[in-house]
Amino acid sequence: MTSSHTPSYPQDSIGVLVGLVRGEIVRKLEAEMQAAGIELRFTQFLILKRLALMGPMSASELARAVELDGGAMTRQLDQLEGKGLLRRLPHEQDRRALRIELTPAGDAMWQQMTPCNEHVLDAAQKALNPTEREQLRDYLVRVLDALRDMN
Amino acid sequence: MTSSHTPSYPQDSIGVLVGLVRGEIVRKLEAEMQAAGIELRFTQFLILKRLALMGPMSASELARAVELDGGAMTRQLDQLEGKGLLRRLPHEQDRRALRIELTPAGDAMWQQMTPCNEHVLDAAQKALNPTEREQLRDYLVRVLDALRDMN
DNA sequence: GAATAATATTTGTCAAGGCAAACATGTGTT
DNA sequence: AACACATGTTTGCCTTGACAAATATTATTC
Repeated sequence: MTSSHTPSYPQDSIGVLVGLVRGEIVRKLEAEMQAAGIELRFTQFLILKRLALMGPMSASELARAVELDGGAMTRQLDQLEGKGLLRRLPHEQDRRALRIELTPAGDAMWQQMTPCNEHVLDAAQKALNPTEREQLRDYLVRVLDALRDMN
Repeated sequence: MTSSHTPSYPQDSIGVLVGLVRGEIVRKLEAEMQAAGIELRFTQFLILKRLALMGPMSASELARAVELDGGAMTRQLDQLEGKGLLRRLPHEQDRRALRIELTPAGDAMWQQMTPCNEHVLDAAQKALNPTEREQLRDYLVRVLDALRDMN
């Protein structure tokens, strides 16, 4: 073959770059968790993180928050409930909905995952100083808003 | 429920932001293509783009370029070959490998897709001036390198 | 130069996610 | 109140992609 590894992105679009960064973050975070003895996929990490940081919410709110299909969310909740990490309770104001909340075991799991999350994010931003980190966040938010405004 | 849409990311990590941007790019590009009468998924777009810009290459080179599993690549090539967009030819130097190349129909398809691609990328960067676009690219490359160096 | 290891492609199997249908409940209109 | 319509959850179906095994060929080692 011509070359050996992945030295690409000399003139890749930001679309490609964003995809590569996203993929690398997912892989590294899953590797960190596995190394810590945590058997969870990236999606499940996102769900637990959301619940830990934002508190109980309905399944559909959770699905929108992590950009997951409603059906897929049902199955993820099945798994996480099966592992004892969260509970499905009836929603007080809406009898259609559920109140998804972390169990103590789920809280403890989040405590274990926190260092993995921070480790990956710190590594990702290692080559950026605080000003640059803030700029990157700002640019990403502006790109996201621009895309969502696209019609 | 509490709020209505997707006004999130006030304090989301760059990991979450990158994921949101990536998802939005995929959705918008697929919508653009569909509106142009092109029945292709994002992955197939990436494969054709790669072949159009970099010329013929082996299936495994292609798989590495678009970060796709080898088995998945085989099936994508089946589909794209079935649509007459590319050909599998024997590789001159390596009898294990294939030489994947676009057909004239594949070239024509790329010509049709180009405006979709540019439209989405322009929209994404609409709120960034040229200097900021260059900075964003630079930051993303540095983040990607930092993640890959992580051990 | 034979044996061993590495790589390219294909196929089978499985998990995950999107879409649509079904059903329950909530919201709004008249 | 009755109606239509929207939303929340679940389930079935299908596609996609990762992983592993099988086979063919190339590269490396002794």
